[in-house]
Amino acid sequence: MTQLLSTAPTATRGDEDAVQNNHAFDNGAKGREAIHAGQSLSSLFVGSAAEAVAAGKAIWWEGDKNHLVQVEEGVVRLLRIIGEGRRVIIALQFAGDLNGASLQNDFLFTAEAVTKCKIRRISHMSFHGEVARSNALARAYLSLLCQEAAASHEQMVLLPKKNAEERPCSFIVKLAFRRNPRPRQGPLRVSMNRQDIADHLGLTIETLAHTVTKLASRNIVIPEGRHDLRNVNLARLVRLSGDTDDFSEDFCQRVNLNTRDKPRD
Amino acid sequence: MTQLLSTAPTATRGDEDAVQNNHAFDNGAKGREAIHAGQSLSSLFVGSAAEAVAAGKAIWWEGDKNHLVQVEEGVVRLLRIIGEGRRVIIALQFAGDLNGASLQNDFLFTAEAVTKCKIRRISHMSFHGEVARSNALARAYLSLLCQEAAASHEQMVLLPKKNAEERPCSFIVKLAFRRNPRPRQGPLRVSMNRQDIADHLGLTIETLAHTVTKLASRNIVIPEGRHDLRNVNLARLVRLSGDTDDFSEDFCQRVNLNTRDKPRD
DNA sequence: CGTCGTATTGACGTGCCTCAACCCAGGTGG
DNA sequence: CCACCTGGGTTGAGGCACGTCAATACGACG
Repeated sequence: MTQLLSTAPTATRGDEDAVQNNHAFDNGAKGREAIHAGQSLSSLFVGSAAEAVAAGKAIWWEGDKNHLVQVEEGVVRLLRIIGEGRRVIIALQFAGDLNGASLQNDFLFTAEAVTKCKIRRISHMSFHGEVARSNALARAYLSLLCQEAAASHEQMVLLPKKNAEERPCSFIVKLAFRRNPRPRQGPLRVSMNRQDIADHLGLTIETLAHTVTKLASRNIVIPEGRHDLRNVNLARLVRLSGDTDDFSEDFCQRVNLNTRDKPRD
Repeated sequence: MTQLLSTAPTATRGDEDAVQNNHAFDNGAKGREAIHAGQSLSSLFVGSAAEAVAAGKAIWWEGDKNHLVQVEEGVVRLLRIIGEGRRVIIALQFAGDLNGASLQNDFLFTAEAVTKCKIRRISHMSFHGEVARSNALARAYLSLLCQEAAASHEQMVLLPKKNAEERPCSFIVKLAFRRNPRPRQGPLRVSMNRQDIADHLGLTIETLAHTVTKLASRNIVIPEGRHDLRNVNLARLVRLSGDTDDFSEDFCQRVNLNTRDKPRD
């Protein structure tokens, strides 16, 4: 993750979720490679018709026959529901992301539009046909699968080991890095509602609200309406996000020296 | 997961962890396909020398240059350590499993031998060379990646949504199904220590011990020494494991009717 | 401007973690 | 062969972080 802080194309922020980016924002700007993978696989979708999906509508259901979908505009949530109303948001996807790639037969989770979306679909068969025919695509495909795996692993660290403060901080940081590999303090759009975020972070909406309020009272974020943050203090968020091993060296040293006392703001 | 209960090769239990099985026991007996994938990829490793690894020793470290490893004997844990001594066991692997497949450059996690192990390594390059040359291998490889993804997703459901009772139950069930697609009440070897299990389930060892004690007092499992369970009552464990949507129909109905009250033994 | 669904706030309860004492198995040396 | 030692495991008491519940506020629509 260190490369996130290195020099990089300072893409000025485009409109909401219109920037080209790759899989499940968990991967944020995981390097040029990732973006390249997304772009080259994108070419497979140009032939198929764009499809508009209203906010809240399902794109596919768990158990449906597998095909591939690329998100062209909007935000999509991938989720599983287990008995008794428990819901888990496996991943959130943005423009440029594609899914269905890591599945063989049926979908193991449902995909729903968080916002109004534009998507394109291609069949499992034609996808694999094309990929088999091109080395470049095969590499891109592999790269995509690897990113998904990495994202899953990060989530597996977040869920059991981060507390109710660290999780929202991680979330905001990833959201910020996703659209810009070198973000600064600045406004940030949060398209999904609290329930979606909570279900992704393994918290309740109330706990989430409590944390956000506390962050706001320390001027680390300034909420504005339900879907925007003004003046996100990323440096402090990063420190509060619990990824102590992931960042600049001096920071790591500081953290590792006073073990068990994570630095407060 | 329904197919787990259907007719299947009733592989009589071989010796500890010697049965052929595929990736990260999370996938248990995920179907013939899976096992086939593991077996055909295994052929790539026959050329390389078997390597003995003592219990507790690392097989590779997070950040090492990527290569592939197949576990031939023993149990391996894949883990990440984040600051301040927090440890997460991403997955546990058994004989036949292989790893490194979902990585492009460096390892994102460490692998350590839980028990005395025998492993074989091959280079990233030679692996991908072989896979590129054979359609069968490419399919097997893809299948493997998909299984890993599915396992990750399951873990992402377990961690935030299952409680301190359901998690150990899920764990024992998976352990039982891993070696035998149609297990009955019977003895079960648990090679790893409590800390490993706890770190995999996102619990503390104390909480884990409390749960196991409670299960024992209800005769659902009967611990025998530190590494064995006698007379595992799988039917009840399944019911307690919180995967309410995964099993036989009448059971599902029973569960869904009285919402919120999961059936007690 | 009124209505409804979403979000916030705060009081309260509880499930898991923390901490500390104890137990037990396995290894080692007398 | 037994006493001791050591490290992993268990048990139980107590605290706290997060969940639950309920009341209120907000913001997006008509």
